[in-house]
Amino acid sequence: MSSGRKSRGRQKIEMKKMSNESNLQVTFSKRRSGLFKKASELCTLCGADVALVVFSPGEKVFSFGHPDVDTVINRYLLQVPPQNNTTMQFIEAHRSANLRELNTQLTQINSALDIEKRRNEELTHMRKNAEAQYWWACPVDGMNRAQLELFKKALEELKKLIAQHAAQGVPTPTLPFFAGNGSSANMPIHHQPNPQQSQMFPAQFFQNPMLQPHLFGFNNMGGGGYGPPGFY
Amino acid sequence: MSSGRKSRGRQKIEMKKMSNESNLQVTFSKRRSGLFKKASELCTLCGADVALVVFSPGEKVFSFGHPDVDTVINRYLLQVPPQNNTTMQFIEAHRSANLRELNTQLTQINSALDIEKRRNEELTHMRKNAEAQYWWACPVDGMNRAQLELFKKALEELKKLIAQHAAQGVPTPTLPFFAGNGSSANMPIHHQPNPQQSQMFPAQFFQNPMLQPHLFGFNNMGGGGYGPPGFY
DNA sequence: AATACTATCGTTAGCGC
DNA sequence: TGCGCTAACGATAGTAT
Repeated sequence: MSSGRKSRGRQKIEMKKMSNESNLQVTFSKRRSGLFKKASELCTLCGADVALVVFSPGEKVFSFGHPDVDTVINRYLLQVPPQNNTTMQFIEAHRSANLRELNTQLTQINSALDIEKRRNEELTHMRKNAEAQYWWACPVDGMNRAQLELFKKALEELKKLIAQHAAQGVPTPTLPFFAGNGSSANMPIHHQPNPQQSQMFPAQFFQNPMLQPHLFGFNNMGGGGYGPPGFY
Repeated sequence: MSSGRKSRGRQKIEMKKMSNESNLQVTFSKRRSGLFKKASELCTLCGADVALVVFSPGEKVFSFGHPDVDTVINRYLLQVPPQNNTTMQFIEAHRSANLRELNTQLTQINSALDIEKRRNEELTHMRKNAEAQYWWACPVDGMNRAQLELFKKALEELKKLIAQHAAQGVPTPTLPFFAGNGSSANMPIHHQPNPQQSQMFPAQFFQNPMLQPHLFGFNNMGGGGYGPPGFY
């Protein structure tokens, strides 16, 4: 009951990065939770599968997924891009997250690493050797300026080609959605009926907002289950 | 111009899976676009990084990401500060066999493996190249019969060429840079000596070749790192 | 399926604690 | 950080095109 109004209420804000740091933090919190809520509502209302990962400006991670983040991400990775081998393996590991499996893989990978390292040493050694032995074969000043220029251009050309090739990892997608991004629609693959949709989720949501920066890829609150606050 | 109200406006809806299929489709569309908008706003307002993947009930995929989906997903999956002492961590992992720990180790080792593999490829490539180009520079008594034969032919070839050049009164040889291939699209890196061709030696032989191992330290080719999408 | 309209509902900016 | 408040703002269910 003080004199003036308590607040001017919500005011419109410009759509650009907020300058005030502390304000930004608050807004981030609110909007993040709103975003997660909307995501979960989309799941329950429409039976959609969703994965949502957010990195705060402070590099904390927040995630939401239905049925769970990893499942959805896997589905996405399987049908969207040609992925890196090791990454795929890692993702596989994630999917089948199981202690024994992981341990086995760890062992295998570690020995592979060892072998690679040894081979690397060998190669490095050989290279050094070769350099030492054939230093005379490449007089430094051998090339004239024009030749050096040519060679440089050639290398740049090569680089471009490689870069192009690498950039082609994004094949069909691209209905530009909002600035700087793409959205993609792809053909259906076999449908795996979702297990329980948690009707309880929305209710729990408010009591247990997904505010816990989670540490890892397992789990997460998909399908209604998520770790207790302050789990870590 | 009709008689009654045009609409009762928005009404509250129950938070459960919508029964009416066509209604569900419409709602999915609207809410999805709203969700994506919110996500993008979170990015622009707060500078957050976001990955959002949605599978429609019809199994279509829609995604949004800032900077892009793969980057964020990878960060999510590999969310570990890259450490170096993999062996130590491996031992540590074994000692405290624990799912989370192991997964962390897996992640780190996987990235390490990746890096090692790439370096390996590089080195192997360099080695092959060096060998291919400078096999003739090996000590003669280290060659087998075939190599000696080749070497002999090579020397004869060289002699001829030198004689030619001398006859032409060319003091400083100025052969076309990528002589022997004719195509400048073929990088010297890919050059492989072919005894069947008249060009016995790499063109660079006359041009003071830059030893391949040095190529990689040559110049600053555009600087910026590139990589296949979602590589690290 | 996408677009337009609009009454209503839900979200949130700005404050204070 | 999070929580409560309020009023303004934005999203959207229902409807029609």
